[in-house]
Formats: sequence, structure tokens, C-alpha cells
Amino acid sequence: MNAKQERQQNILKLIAEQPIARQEELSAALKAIGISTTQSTLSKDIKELGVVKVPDGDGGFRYQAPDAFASAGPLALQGENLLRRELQDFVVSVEAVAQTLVLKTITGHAQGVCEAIDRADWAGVAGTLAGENTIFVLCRSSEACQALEKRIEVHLKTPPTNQSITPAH
Amino acid sequence: MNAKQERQQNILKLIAEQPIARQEELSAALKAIGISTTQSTLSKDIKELGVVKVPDGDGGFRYQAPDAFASAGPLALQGENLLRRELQDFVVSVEAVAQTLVLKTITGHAQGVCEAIDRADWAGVAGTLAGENTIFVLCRSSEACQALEKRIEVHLKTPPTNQSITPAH
DNA sequence: CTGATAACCGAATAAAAATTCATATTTCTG
DNA sequence: CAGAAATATGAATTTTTATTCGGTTATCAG
Repeated sequence: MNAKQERQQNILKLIAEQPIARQEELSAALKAIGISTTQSTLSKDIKELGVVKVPDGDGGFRYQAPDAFASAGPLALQGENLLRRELQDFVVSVEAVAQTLVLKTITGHAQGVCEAIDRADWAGVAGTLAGENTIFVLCRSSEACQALEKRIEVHLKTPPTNQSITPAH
Repeated sequence: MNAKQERQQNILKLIAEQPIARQEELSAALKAIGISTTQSTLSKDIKELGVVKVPDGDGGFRYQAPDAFASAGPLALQGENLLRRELQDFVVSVEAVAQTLVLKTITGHAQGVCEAIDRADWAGVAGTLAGENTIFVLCRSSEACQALEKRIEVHLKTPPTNQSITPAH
């Protein structure tokens, strides 16, 4: 199951590292690091991640992570990929409940992360609210909420989303 | 000839106003306002403008102007579409010369516009320099430079790019 | 104005991406 | 540990998008 998560993380890494213009290219690049999959699946992943195909200004195209998550380039300005950092460093869990997304952070960082989320100015979010270690992100639809959840999950440190809440006794 | 420019401006307007998922839809929307063209041409326009097709988070897609040019939404944060404003309000002309783009602005505004350009953090630009009313944008390739020129042109006020430099005698 | 040159455009086609559908795998519940 | 339900996957297909190529129109120099 977390084959998917791993694949998606690698997709983000690969498209950040090298210019990839077609999904089949991406498939090849993944195969090169031991992950084999089909164009079909990649199409779904790409949609889920919010990755877009952008003209590169030299007559070609390349896939690119959504702006808010753009990985740090050498020229990254301040705040450029702040959100990604905030998520990676401070967010402990994400969960979509109906139309609202609940993020748990390390104590004291909810405000900061929330600020970064606000700045991302996502289309589907109606508003946000942060306490000490919890953030509520009210979305305009539960679909948008779930899509957001998935996009965010990929950026969390916690590699295997701990599925067992109580350790097997 | 400036049918093209008008069409491209309307493309940006339309995709900002309504969710458009396919190029044929865009073609229809354009026809509704009296501009008829083909998918073929739109594909080229879209590439030239840097417009991208993004997942909308509700299972569909929509075309969207490149981030730097995103039109002001109701929730626009400060600086969100600053660049667009700067270009529209202050830039008088754009010209690509080899690998460098030369922008002329109203006197005193080059610095401000240049700042906004820097913040856009375009892939193809190596660096910028601004004086009182002139900006040099050094690009990494002449192709990138021309692409950039075209993208910027669309946002200028001056509707008919004055082609005759000296008025007919 | 006239011819040369370049930009633009659309029809047809090639290429790429999205979706459908059936199957397999995982996760949940009792 | 079953069985049910949900999620994930790939092959095939459909849909959408990009490119090629030939004709047209605009632009420029003389």
C-alpha cells in the first residue's frame, strides 16, 4: 500500500531533479530506480499530486510540482517553498473529516504552519483556524478536502503512516 | 495580425473567469465572444502564454494562467499578482535582443517592476538589472528570452503594438 | 508598389494523457 | 482468521493535446 506513497514521493523528487516531459519518460525514470509502473497509474498520481505540465520556454514541456510545494531550487527566494518545509518539519498528521482538514503539529507550531497554508491560497479552501498544535482547514467540498489531504500527506516526514493507533498488545 | 494578441488576451480572461477544462471548450467560449479559431491554434497559444492545465481538486481539470500572471482573485493576497499590475501599469515596451530582454518603463518605476520580476523567479532568467526607466533581463537562452517577451507583451496596456516608429511623413 | 521574408493559421495526423473496466491487493470488521 | 469493502493497479480504449505541413496573410526593403 505505501508502494503508492513511495512512488509518489519519488515522482516529486524526479521531476524536481530532471526535466521530464512525458509520462512514459517518468515511467522509465522510475524504473531506473526500481519502481515499475504504467502510464495509466502515473496519470492518476499526477492528478492526485497536482503536478502540472508546463511549457519550459524553450519549445518543450516539463512536469512540475504545484507551486505551493515546489522544492527548493538553487535560486529559491525566501518563502518560496516555505510551506513544504513547514509541513515536513512540523506537521505530525493530517486527516480529512467531512469538509475540514485537521492537521496536528508539534506543539507551538500550528500558527506558523497555518500562516504558510494561508499564503498558499488554495482554491478549495474557505478558511483556516489554528490553535497550539491543531489546525482546521475548512474546504469548500469534501472532494477538495480529500485531494488536499493526499497532496499534503506526501510531504510529511513520517514515512509509514502509522496505521495501528494502539500498538498490538 | 493583432488578432493573435487579442485572442490571447481573451484566452487569459476567459480561463480566469470560468473553469475551462479542454481546448475545445475554450474554442467554444471564444466563439461565443466572436473569436473563432481551432484547437490547433489554441494549443500553440497556450504553450506560448505558459498557461497550464491543473487538477482542480474535485476530479477535474482547468486551465490556469501561469502563477506569476495570475489575475486578481477575490482572495488575492498582497503581492499575489503584483507582477501583472506592475507590467500593466508601468511598462511601456518590451523587446528581446539576443539573450536579453529590454523593458522600458515610466520613469522611476524600473526598480519596482524589476523587483516584481525577480520575485517571479522565472526558470530561464539568469539575472536582472534596473535603472531609472530601463530593465535588462538576462536570459539563459534566446528562445527563453523570446518566449518571455511574448508572455509579457500580452499583459501590456498598449493594445496595438505601435509598429511604425516614425509617423508616416 | 512589388517581390522577398517571416509570421500566422487550420486541417490532418501523430503523440500523449485520461478514463474505463476488470482484476488484484490491502484494510477493516466481526 | 474469514469475508466484505475499499483502494490500487494495468491493459485497452477514448479523449485530448501537440506537431507537421501547406497555404495565406502580413511585414519589410527597395
